[in-house]
Amino acid sequence: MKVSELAKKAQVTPETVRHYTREGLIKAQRNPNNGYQEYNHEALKKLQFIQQARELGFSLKQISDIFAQSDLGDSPCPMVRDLLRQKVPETKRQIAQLQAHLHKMEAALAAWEEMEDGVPNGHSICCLIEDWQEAACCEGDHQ
Amino acid sequence: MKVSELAKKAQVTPETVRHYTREGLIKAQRNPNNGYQEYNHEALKKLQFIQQARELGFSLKQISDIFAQSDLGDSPCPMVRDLLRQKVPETKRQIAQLQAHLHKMEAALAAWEEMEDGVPNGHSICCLIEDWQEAACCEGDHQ
DNA sequence: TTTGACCTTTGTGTTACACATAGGTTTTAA
DNA sequence: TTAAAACCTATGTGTAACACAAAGGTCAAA
Repeated sequence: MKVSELAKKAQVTPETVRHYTREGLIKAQRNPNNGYQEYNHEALKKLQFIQQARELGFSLKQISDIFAQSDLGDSPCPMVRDLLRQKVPETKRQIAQLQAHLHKMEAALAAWEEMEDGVPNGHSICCLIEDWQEAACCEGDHQ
Repeated sequence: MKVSELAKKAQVTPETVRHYTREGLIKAQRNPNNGYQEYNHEALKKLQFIQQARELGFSLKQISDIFAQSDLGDSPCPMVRDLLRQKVPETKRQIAQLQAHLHKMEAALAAWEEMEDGVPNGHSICCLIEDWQEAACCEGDHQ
């Protein structure tokens, strides 16, 4: 398989394939006639693995470490398990934070529905963000 | 105020203050005697605004646009409102995705609790990620 | 006066690619 | 058959939001 062919099969861009190849995550053989990269089925499997792992939030470095471990003949499972154990609470925090922001944004939008736009007046840049947590927003500041 | 003083008041690093200054998000006066940056109260307000906006997921570029609008004498509120309207569904998608990943990770961790670590065998790199969605994990693959 | 804590600018590193450039190769269609 | 389209190569740059290091000037306290 050539770059684009592999890329298409894995639903990524050729650039991504080249990137992973450069980083040593997937391997290729050189076609001596033209210098093109040739990928085999294993490269496709690895590429799919990378996609899965990336979706879970693993970095290329971590994935690379997993491969290295695997190449040494050791099971990467314990390592992945540890990484997941770290990632679970981290993900929970992220979700909580995003939800907090979402609530803030929705509350703000709802409040502003029935309110005119404030005009900046020197000490106010934008009521929508500025006095955010202080509930009162724009009031007494516009016009 | 000098860099570190401002930074401390806004709970950011001096490097962040310098960065925003370089990018033109906050302004400073030069002390002609020593070339130091001097910040005033407005810079602190702006910095706090930036923090709020960043927390909501706005980019520095967007924040910069908000300031520009404000500097023109126009209310940035409509712009911010539009940005928020775009951001709400985006944030919802992010939350949904993170939750999906979280579920996957927790399910995997639970399953692996009672399972030995798989050993890579040529066509299997890591059962924890590889056959992910196929429920059966490692089974028949290890040892 | 010296030392430590501050300040300056400039440049590099981070992450995971995307994109542009310049040029060689292969395929396809006229 | 040939010319264009579509592909490949390598290299370098850009992205976002800083962090950090280097090299050197400044300032306050002991």
